Amino acid sequence: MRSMTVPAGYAAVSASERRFLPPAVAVSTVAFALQPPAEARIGDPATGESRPWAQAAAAGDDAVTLWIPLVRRTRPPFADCWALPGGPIPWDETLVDTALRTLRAAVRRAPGYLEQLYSFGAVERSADAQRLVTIAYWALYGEDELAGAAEPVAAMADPGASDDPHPAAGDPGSDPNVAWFSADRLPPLAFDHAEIVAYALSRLRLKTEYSAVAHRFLGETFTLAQLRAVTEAIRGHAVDPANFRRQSLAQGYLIDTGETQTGARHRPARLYRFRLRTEHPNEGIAS
Amino acid sequence: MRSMTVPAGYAAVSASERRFLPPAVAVSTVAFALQPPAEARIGDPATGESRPWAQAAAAGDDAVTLWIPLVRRTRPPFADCWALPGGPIPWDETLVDTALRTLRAAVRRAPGYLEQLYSFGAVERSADAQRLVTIAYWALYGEDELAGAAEPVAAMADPGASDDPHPAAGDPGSDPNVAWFSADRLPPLAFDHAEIVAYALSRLRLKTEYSAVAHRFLGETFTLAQLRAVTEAIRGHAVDPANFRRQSLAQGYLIDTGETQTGARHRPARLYRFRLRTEHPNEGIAS
DNA sequence: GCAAAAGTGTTACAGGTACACCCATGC
DNA sequence: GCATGGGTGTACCTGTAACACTTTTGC
Repeated sequence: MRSMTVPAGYAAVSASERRFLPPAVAVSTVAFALQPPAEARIGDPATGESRPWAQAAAAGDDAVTLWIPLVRRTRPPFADCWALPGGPIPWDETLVDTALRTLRAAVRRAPGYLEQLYSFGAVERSADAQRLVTIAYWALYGEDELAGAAEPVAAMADPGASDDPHPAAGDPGSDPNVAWFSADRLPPLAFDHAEIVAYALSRLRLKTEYSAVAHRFLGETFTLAQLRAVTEAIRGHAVDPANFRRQSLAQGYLIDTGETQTGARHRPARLYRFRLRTEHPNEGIAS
Repeated sequence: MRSMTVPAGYAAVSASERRFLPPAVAVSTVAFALQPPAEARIGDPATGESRPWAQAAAAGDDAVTLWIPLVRRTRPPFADCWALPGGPIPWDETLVDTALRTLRAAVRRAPGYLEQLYSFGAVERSADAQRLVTIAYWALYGEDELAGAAEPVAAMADPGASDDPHPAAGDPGSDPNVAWFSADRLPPLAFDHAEIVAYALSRLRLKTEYSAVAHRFLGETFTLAQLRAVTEAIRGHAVDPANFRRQSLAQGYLIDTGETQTGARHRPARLYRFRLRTEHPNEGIAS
């Protein structure tokens, strides 16, 4: 069992001359999902250890907490510390493509949504090391994105945290350096990634207030009860089913598929599909 | 008269090996004001020429359009092109401090508000040159900020656009390389700064919908008519005075100073002061 | 007095909330 | 039948838009 030491931080880097290098730029992504994928490992926030998740509930659809994938760093600074998926920006790749590539390398799936969050570049982040500017993104994984098999590792770019690439080791599905954590029970994070996660969480909640993002956690078709459960999980309080129905339908973004969901011991619920619409410029995955 | 040539762009840079350097990071700021400062130069969007602004209306308070300060680049790429105030990030300076310093170097005043906007890093920005990532800020100058005398140039950092510093020349108040332009009549801009300005404008309008930023264009005390005029200028449509009064006062952010504004040929208007409140984290000038 | 803008009152409407009630299914 | 959640109807509350009206100044 790997012991979880105090983060080594920048003090471990004996390269004070790095202070005079230009700032390094990296992309980091906070990804949210209602459930880790089937083959994923889950992390223990106390020990920092990760183990495979023997998924018990197969059809259970209890949307309760949010999960976030993290990557364990293998090099200083912050070696052995968990960090957000990300990495440096190659010269021929857009910011959003870097976020996508590094996220896919860690989760081995493409997210259902991706949007720029904020850029962090405080000075204290880099007391002794090279200055690091982090452009943070946030992403969502829906049921559909997590349902299929994981992508092969192949010649994929490394999921290494932030600015410190390392070769991805291990066979698909059991990389001990990638694990999912419950959003409210995270281990100590490298750099200022804890601050980034907190900011992403507040933005996610804010966004569900005036925008329609809850559906992205679900599959292509869903019942209004499922959509409401997701909304309640994010907002943190109960929502009146009757009013939620009317307001959701009045928005015009939900399309009745005509199909219904059977099997439950009550009246079958109608299945809806979300209507594709053009996103705001500089937002969404097509940024 | 300096002729306005087609932007030289990156083609003028014969350094294709720059492609393999790490991305450069710069901060650029879109600053808004209702009026250029008294000693400022105004720019002609057609010729690119700037000339001192003999301010005619002294007490005129007609809030009609928004003004933006720009800096003329003196070096390639985009030499002779106008660009947003900004510059590279020193290793010991936070992002917001870099934005503040470069903005003060150009406007020679501190803004009344400053907030991060978005980070731009598309690949096509840097076809032949070094990759450039721009972290954009937007700022507001109120009456008070622009009222006093300009700060001395001193040992101030250079206002040079984006990633290409150059020594600031000229005496205070007549630097021909800094000029204010009307926000809807801008000259061709360097890099993708036109896109950044457009995004900043849309965010400014959006922000006045659900937030209180209009007051930052004004001095410490103001009448409701002034605040309404600013709101109308930003929103682009008329607002009912009676309803605006009630809604503004109901917010609880306005404090009646007890004083009134005399001199106009109608009933004197009460003067209000804006109530200081804690801003959202990662927003505002104290980011 | 007259014009102009400050400031108040009132009504109508739209959207959200709360909650009573009916409907359709599994057991 | 009965429990359970899907789905509908409706009264109430609140914030906003529209606009008539009064008040107070300068000329």
